[in-house]
Amino acid sequence: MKMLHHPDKVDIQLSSVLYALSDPVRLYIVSELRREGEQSCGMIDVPVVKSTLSHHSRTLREAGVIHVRVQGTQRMLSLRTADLEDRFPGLLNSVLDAYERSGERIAMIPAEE
Amino acid sequence: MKMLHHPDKVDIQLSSVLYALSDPVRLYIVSELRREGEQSCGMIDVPVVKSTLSHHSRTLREAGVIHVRVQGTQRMLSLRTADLEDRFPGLLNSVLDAYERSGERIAMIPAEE
DNA sequence: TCTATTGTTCGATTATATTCGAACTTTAGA
DNA sequence: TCTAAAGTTCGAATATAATCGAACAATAGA
Repeated sequence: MKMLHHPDKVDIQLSSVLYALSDPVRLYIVSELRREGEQSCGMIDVPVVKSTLSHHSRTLREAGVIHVRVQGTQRMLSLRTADLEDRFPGLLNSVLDAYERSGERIAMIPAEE
Repeated sequence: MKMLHHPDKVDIQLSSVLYALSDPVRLYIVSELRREGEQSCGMIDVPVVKSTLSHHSRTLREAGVIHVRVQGTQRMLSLRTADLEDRFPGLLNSVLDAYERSGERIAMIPAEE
């Protein structure tokens, strides 16, 4: 089974986290994870094909924003809430609160998959 | 005199702000502006040449993070603290607090200018 | 008016990102 | 053992960004 790399908490870089959160699709994914808790890739409704979603998931994981757990054929994604709160107190919540209040949304043009 | 465009407060996009803040050089500039208040480009000591600094300044301005005021031959940069606080409460401070506490720094290799 | 200062713009180069579709891998379950 | 489901990886196309140096513009001050 493939080993998924997650950075140690102390190695999480602020600029990488901000970069990971600066994409509308990834911001949406992260906000869904906060609202709904752990989700598989397939449960997240984004207007991109599977391979693109996989890429975004990897970007978030490598930046230290999410944790990915393998369960059968699924990958369960969850926010690294505690690690992020510990390293950058208040950051994630202020970003996601801002996101939800701002009404900024991804263009939900369905991907013809 | 050149007209500098600043987005209206309500048009400031979260993803653009996060993107603007995701570059180490720009993060440094912004943290200096919070520490020292309004600064001209020349007062900000970053390891890039003038034209590159000008580019970063423009990125921050167009994202709505900073305001640029023309004073003689200088451009005075300042944070749009109130606008950002109004639109994304807590965000800027949590980012900059995180930056200062994390010890993340730009590589200060002096630009051979 | 001339010159130095301060910064912008432009063009080129190099590096990264985003996205898709196709092929592949892994696992669950019939 | 086969097949379907769920993702990943790869290759290619396109787009965006970061950086520099050179040329330019605007202003202050001698």
